[in-house]
Amino acid sequence: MSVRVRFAPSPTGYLHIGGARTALYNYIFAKAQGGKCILRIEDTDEQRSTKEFEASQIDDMNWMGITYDEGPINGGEYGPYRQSERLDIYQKYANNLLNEGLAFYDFCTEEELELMAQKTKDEGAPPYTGKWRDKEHWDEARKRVAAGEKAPLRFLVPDIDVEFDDFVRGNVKFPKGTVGDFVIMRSSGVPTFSFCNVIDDHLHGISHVIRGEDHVNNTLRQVLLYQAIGAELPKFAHVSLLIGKDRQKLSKRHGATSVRQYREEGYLPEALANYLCLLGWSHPDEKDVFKIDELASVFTLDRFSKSHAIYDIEKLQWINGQHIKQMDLDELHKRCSEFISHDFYEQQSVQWQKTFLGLFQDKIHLFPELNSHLEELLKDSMDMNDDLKEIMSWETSPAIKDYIQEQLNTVKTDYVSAEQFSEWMNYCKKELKIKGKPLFMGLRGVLTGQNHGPDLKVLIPLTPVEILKKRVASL
RNA sequence: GCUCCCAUCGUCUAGCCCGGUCUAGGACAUCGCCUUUUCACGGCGGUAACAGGGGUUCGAAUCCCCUUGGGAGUACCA
Repeated sequence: MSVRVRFAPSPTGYLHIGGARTALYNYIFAKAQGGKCILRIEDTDEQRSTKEFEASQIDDMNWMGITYDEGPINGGEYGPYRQSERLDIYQKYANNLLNEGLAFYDFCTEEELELMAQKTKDEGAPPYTGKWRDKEHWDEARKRVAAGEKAPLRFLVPDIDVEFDDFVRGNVKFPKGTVGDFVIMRSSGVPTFSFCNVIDDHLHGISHVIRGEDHVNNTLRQVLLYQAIGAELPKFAHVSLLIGKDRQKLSKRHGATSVRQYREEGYLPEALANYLCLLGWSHPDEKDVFKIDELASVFTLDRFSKSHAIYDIEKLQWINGQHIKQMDLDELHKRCSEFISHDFYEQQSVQWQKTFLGLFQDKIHLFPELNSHLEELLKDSMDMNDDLKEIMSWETSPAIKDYIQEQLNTVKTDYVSAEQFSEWMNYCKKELKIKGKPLFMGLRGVLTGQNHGPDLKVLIPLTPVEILKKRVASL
């Protein structure tokens, strides 16, 4: 059987990192198995679904490098791929179930339903005990519907134990009576998630359902539904959930939870994908920096962890830094520019920009950090902090300062060349007889006001001469 | 409440299915040292875990049971 998997988001918000993670797993699994990955939009929640969220979720997935073979935009032979466009299909299946006596219209009032729910809680009674599940009331119910009354259609849950095999959880069993007759068609005529999800997975030929653990209880219902429509069960893999530092459900207060936010903060898509993939799945060679497309040959469903993973971004930042470090300069130059918010940078030559980037490439974890390094580079005044005071108190430092200031005034170009700067250093060494720490630290102090920082021989030729002059003058 | 699931360093995890090779391995974070006369990178090293209790066994992180703790679901949301 060929592998077909799907990612089925609800367009009710931005793409969540949890959703992105399951999408990622589906995508990689399809790649690894030479199968197809399908995108299906589950927009049956009329109130909350919007086209804007649909578009933004697809956009964010593409950004992360998750592509699909069939979907609402690029089509496919199993379309349509938007549930709101498949309503007649669900209706047909619902009618079949109704006619086969596997579903019934329910006219219970809200009060009655509430009472049942209460009873379930208190006494452990079966969840739905309304009279409408009994055959003798079916004719009456159908007549009322025919007469125009609205009622939800419930699936008549058979009184049997249910079990299914799961790639991460093994054999999962539910005793009979765990779920009550659940709604498959709302009184508005719109089907519910449990129902269309099953029909679509069946019709779309889905072979493996990889989704979050929060769906195991739905799977119980869905197994019953598969049996009712006479469809073969797909294979299941219920992946553990992501939780926050406080071991609570991941929410806004744990920081950024949407892919969009990471994207805007300058995280690399390959780094986010890399990190998300590692939360609950492990590389057989224990590698932790990789590109998801490299995973095709090693990705298997038996390497999922059963327990929850706490989402903690420290490692994400490290991984992001690793991916930056691995980039070649041209790519880095191209990709980071949108996160640099200084006109000065844009006004420089490509050569300058690349030198600057090369200097900081292995120091940063995130592109926006480049901005603070730029600011540091452009600072034209120096604070007399303790470090600088100490440097200036050395007897060698005033000589360096005087010499540098004098040299600076002779420079006619915008920048000191690397050669020129080397000459200055040599002069200090040979003529001023300064060497070692007093030389390097002295120069750094005089020129930058700092006692630490990147390689002076690269840094100084990157700094505009005007700024160097102002700094030295302010001493 | 009920149903289902989970439990290895602070965090992500390897090992568990097929008990001995585990004085429990890796990574992030943290600490120290080396390197770079600075910082960062890098290298080396340290601190740090099998939730608890019972079994089974010559032997258990690995198998079984209980307890405790955590999570999910329990909608005319998905």
